[in-house]
Amino acid sequence: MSEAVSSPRERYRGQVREEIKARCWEQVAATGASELSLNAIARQMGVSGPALYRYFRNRDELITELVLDAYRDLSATCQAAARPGDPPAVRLGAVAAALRAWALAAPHRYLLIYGTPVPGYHAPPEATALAASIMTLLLDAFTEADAGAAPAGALRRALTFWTRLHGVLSLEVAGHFDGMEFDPALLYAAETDAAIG
Amino acid sequence: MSEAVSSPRERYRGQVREEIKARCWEQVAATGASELSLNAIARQMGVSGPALYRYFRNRDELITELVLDAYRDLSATCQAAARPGDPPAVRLGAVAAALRAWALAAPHRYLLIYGTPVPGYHAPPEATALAASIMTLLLDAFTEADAGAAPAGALRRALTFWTRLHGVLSLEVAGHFDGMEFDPALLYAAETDAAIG
DNA sequence: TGTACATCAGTGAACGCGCGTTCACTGATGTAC
DNA sequence: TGTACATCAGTGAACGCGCGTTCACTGATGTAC
Repeated sequence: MSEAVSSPRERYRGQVREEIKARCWEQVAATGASELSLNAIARQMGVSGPALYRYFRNRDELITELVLDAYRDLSATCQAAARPGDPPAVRLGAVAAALRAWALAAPHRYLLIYGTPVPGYHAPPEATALAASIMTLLLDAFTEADAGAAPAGALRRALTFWTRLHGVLSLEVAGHFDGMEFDPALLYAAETDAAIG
Repeated sequence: MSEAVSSPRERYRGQVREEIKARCWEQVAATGASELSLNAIARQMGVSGPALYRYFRNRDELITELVLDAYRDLSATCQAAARPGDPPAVRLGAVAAALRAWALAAPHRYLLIYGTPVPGYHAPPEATALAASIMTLLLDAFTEADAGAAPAGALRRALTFWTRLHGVLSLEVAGHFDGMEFDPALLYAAETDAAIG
């Protein structure tokens, strides 16, 4: 703790770490997380493979970092959408819209979190905590909306909100609506409204 | 067409093909489809790697076969659940229950179809047709239930039915409810009832 | 029923490939006096 | 301001590994006469 908060070297390290992660997201976007290859990333950065080991202990740690970044970003996005002054229904609508935008902006990022688990990989506790923080956000809104009702009701409604949005989003993002003649945005909006009640 | 429907050799081929696929399902259950390795399958069968090429042109064809089998099985399961004599609401309830049982019996089989797409793999037309046949099953039930209403309404309700069930199932199967204190079966049942309306 | 022949399942060696990871190194960057 | 030293980012060679796939083969199974 006696050293500077951010020496030049540390700043440099931070930048390189960020660039590595940025390249990873490109690769994840192209092929999904289970195909993530350190050597491919290094190649793309014009650097030798072993160089990456200066910045991440191994492949698992890199993936963990990506997962955490995704959770942090999603959590922050949702928190920002739910503005404290707004009534609960408005907040929930805003969160739903923000969630969809976030998912469509980077489908594989969404799938990295909520899709098929990466084989052999287990999310760290912080990821679970971040997921819980989003759930709490929903729970608070429904609790406020249902003032007086049973708390179990708010939990049920928050869960339902989540599963319904995810149901539409995950199928859309995975391409299961392709070729079907309807607009997923409308279905999503309808489900959002229904879940808010 | 002048040869026997099933010569001894053909019967044998069929059996081996089935055994290969059975082993594949074991591996898929253990690690997911993107990790499927021909050599590992061969090893597990006590046979050399190249031997499998007698039965499948390559890895892609094997995966296609697995995907098709999964679709066929799910489609047949749903058709069987929806007994023609029953009123539409009963048929839909039965389909929902059958779907959940089918998914939980082999989570990775469900995810192979409805989860994150396998990178670089594209489902064949027959798979799409089978998926459509399940959709038709739902559509028919809702059309019958909504006799007189707008047909667009039935489509909307069928889609909603599907996305809501998938929302609960996919999160459950991927382990996203782990550690949360509630029973996914109850949530699923509630969503089924709500979607049948 | 026996023999000659064709089919074809499975083998083992080999191919090129890319992977994650380690290691001893070199050269540039930053630090202390 | 200049020098001596420590830190550390990045290199290139090497490791062992498993993968999908091809190929020429051998030996068993089935077919035709």
